[in-house]
Amino acid sequence: MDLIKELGALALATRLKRLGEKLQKDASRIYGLFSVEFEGKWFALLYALNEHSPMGVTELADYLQLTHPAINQVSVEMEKAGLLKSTANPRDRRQRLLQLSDKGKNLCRSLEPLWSEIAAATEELVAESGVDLLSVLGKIEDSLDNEDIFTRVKKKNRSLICDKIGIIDYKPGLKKHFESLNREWLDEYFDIEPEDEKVLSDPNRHVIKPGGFILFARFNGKIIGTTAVKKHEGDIYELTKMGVTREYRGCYAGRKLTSKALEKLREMGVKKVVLQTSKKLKTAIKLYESFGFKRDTCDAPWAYGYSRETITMSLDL
Amino acid sequence: MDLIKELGALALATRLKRLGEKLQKDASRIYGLFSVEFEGKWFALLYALNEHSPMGVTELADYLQLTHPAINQVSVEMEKAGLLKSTANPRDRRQRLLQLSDKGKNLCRSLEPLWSEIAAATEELVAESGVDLLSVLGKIEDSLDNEDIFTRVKKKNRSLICDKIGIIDYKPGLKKHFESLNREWLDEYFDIEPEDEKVLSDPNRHVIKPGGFILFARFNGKIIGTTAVKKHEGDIYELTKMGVTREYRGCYAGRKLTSKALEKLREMGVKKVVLQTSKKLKTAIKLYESFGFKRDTCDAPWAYGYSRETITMSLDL
DNA sequence: ATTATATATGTAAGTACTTACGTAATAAGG
DNA sequence: CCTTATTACGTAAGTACTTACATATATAAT
Repeated sequence: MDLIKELGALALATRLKRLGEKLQKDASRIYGLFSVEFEGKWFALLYALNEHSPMGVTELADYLQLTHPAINQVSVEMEKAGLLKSTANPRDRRQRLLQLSDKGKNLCRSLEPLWSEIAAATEELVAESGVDLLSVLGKIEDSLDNEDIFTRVKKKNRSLICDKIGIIDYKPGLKKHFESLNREWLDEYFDIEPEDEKVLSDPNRHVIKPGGFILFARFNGKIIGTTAVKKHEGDIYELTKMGVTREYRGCYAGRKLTSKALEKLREMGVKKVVLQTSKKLKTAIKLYESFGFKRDTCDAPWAYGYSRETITMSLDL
Repeated sequence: MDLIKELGALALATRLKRLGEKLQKDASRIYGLFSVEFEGKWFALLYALNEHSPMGVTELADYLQLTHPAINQVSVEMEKAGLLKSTANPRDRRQRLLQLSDKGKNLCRSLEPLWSEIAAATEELVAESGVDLLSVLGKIEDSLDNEDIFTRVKKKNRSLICDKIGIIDYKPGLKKHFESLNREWLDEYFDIEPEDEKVLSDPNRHVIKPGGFILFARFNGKIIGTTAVKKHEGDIYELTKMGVTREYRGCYAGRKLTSKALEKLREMGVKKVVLQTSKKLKTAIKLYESFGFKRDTCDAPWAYGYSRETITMSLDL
């Protein structure tokens, strides 16, 4: 009769939401039963401010695991209802400090017995299932924090995804992908420096024309990763600007890109590849090491002097 | 750190919703990972139509436990996306029969492996908690169907609520309450007949002026119930038109109203009360019996000939 | 002291639904 | 057969949030 129940684990999400909504609706009906003028969505904010006040909007958003616009909207409503008042923080005039008004405190006091009743009835309900749902929920939340469903599914299918990743050459139409893929990891770990900006804004001029090349990883028609090989003076070839978009990291796209780049270099008769990376990029370093790259002990005169701390590696082909 | 977690049973609803939303978001990301153009909210409809087709909008709404506007909106979207087509039912031209298009069926086929993966990963996640969450959820849903939180809290506090219910006399301003309270149960169990309409539209003329009275039950300033006593020819007094609004049923408001009515009749020196009710109204009959009312075996010439089947009762004061 | 960057907040619009209400077609009752 | 429900569906607006974006202030870096 009820498809969502029949679907089991596949529709767990819908079922959890549905149950949660039912419980919230019941709570609202209980407020109505006792003629307390109170909306369910005010609960978290009222409770939080009753415990700990004053608090800023963002601070509350963090505490209540909501977005700051949510807090902003609810706080405006509650202020209109006379339940709280906000004052600018004199030490930081950006901040709006929220605290309960007397009316808000009184409301809290009249709600407390209802909250006890709701909590007690909920505990009773849960107890009927014979399982400590709260702790089960806690465990699931922790497991999910540790590794969410997306990551689990990706991990299980990484080889399958990898098999379907194709490596293609640079075309002018792909310039924007070269730029955005690299900006993604640069923004994540470093500041973008003029040298980065130069290469990203005109890869044809700064990579391909001097005798290098650029590769892209494509999956299901989507460009998901890239890498470049730059030619320096003295026939030095540098592996650089490798990036894989976040959602596809861990699917061996970087490995496939590097492998193809090295293959191309071998075909070109190149005998040695160098690269510059950073200690921060641990997965990258591991990847390079797996291809046989070793950290340079001697000087690397080809290396660009980025502000970010770098290490250089090289591999004899 | 996280207030919602700290609050335990009181914030169970929020937590369940939050977890459900997280799982749904992950599912969407997985569709994106495999470049399937599919929105999470389409899932239920697509799945249902793949299993069983064609189906009407309302039929699907029942099956998926959603409202029919939800199905309507999603179906319009999915039709735009070419995933389903709708045809008017030739036997009932109100009905729009939905079925998957070839594109929809193909999409289903390409989604099936993803659904397996999602289900497997979810099962794995749940298994880590060491508890069969699905069956726990089922039990909780059943418990809730049996008696929801609202009813539990109301039951626990019925005496407390009852103590605060006051009985007040008719005032012209309360006419609309007399009408709506009675319409509530009449609509629920019967058709409203001309006799009902007459009394409800002008209680002053048809109840009070002939020598009867009307009482109201008030809780926290809200009118939650009513009853009337009509005087018939030959000093016959009839208890009638008793109704308590749904949310407050089970809090002894009817008992209090009846008790007060009988008390007033005794004060008036009345020796016998009669009433007319229906087999359908089991709680009402029980209530009357608890006051000593007995089913009439002989004729009740005062009784109005409602179309609905009635039984008459009487009590010697 | 400037300039750049980050932070705290506000605002608009979107999302996945819901409730409330309106309309056309069918079924039921007289 | 005609009137009156009832049913199936559609539409509009509301809800409890979210994301995306704008703005003012504060802090850090030069």
